[in-house]
Amino acid sequence: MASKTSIQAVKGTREFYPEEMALRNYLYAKAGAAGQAFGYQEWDAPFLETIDLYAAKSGEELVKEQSFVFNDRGGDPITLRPELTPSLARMIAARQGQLAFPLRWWSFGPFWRYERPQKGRSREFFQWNIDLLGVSCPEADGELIAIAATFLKSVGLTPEMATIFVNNRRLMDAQFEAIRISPEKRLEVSGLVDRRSKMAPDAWESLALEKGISGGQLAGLKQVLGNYDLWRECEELVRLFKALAALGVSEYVKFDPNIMRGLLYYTGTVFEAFDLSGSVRRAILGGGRYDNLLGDVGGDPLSGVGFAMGDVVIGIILQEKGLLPAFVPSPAPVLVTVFDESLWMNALGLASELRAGGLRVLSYPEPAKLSKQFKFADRMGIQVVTVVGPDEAANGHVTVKNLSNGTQETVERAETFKTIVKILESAAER
RNA sequence: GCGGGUGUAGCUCAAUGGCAGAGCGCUACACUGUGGAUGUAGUUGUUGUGGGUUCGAGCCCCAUCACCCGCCCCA
Repeated sequence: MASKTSIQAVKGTREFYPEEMALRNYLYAKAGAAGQAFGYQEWDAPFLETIDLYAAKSGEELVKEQSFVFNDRGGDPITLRPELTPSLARMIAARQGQLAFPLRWWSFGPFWRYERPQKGRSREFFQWNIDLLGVSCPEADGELIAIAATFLKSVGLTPEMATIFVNNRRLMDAQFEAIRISPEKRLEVSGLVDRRSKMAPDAWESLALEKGISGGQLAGLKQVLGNYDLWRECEELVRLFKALAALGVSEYVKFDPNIMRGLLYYTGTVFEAFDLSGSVRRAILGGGRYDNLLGDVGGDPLSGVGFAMGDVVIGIILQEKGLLPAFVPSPAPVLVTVFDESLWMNALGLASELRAGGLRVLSYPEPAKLSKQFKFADRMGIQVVTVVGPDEAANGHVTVKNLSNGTQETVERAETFKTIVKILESAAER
């Protein structure tokens, strides 16, 4: 479509009109609440970093292909952060001796990745990151999964709608070894496992054979990937599921040997949440346990567990399921109308009196026909409208109308505040 | 980087190569001191952009841009 302006928004960015902003703030609030319920502290890192920070640790593609890099005016290369973990590692290493471990930190902010925008993926997105650092037991993994489940529940997603699938890298390594897949081949096999759910079974099997997996190994692999009781052979997972039961979130969590996760740094528990009932096939959130967080930034070994959730996928899912609260643009519950030019200052004064009492009050910015002002109030989701016309002004009165039921009363000006509060309270009760 | 699809009114979408339309919205009025309902009237276009074919192009062809869907990767 021809746009009115010739300047378009940058590809892959989203514009946040008040409705979208309300959704973003809603996700921020729910993510924050889930972490805070478990005693996590909010933190953040710079949005601009040097490319060197990522060169060491992150996946190759993420740095070389998917980062926004540019030179600043001094000629130094700057990267818009594509992920948070390297910044976390640097900040921890810098104060490793002073921080009180275990550390529980959460963050919610913007990230940039230069990739093709599509459903659930944009180039500029917001991501919730949450980590527990300095302990390495499976019960700690359980805490993070419980936080994820708490969040899913708090936004109205039931276990039927959203499930957290869990696996363990060490368990899978042992299984791969048992079917004689060499250590050098395991990365490739992990990728193969990742793709299995996206492919037709036949196509996947021929791809596996192409990649040099023997027929016997393929049979063994299929057996492993189909064994949903495999977790019983892994002490870490047995303990994890015991902890999840104690934390009361078992219904949200399932073992699945097909969950691998591409990132190299995961060493133990890995997990991903999916909505199996909707149209989005992407993970809502994903995370796991990593060792040696600080290895590349020069700190002492530190183990941690954490996960990340982007705002795009969860936003689509909540929208599709009608789980978003009514994000009506209601900037204030009260509108003070301006009857005509001679009563304009009267209206400004009334609005000011009501604000002094603590009400959020919008006053119509200029005199206009009352029907226009009422229509505006209706469209803005305003609950109460006041009118001071010549009659009210002459008697020191104010007419207060309740837009939700259409009733109105005329009261002494001094009683206006109380009358409005009563209407708002009775509306809140329902 | 690769493959597929779509661009028509503010929005959602119609229109055999032959006068560019509907619904919703918006504005006005009914209702000169009152929104949401209803009725009446009115309003809305460089058919993404640039070329080509044709007597004639929204429709066919080429290019280009934007967006969408998938692959890769991943939140």
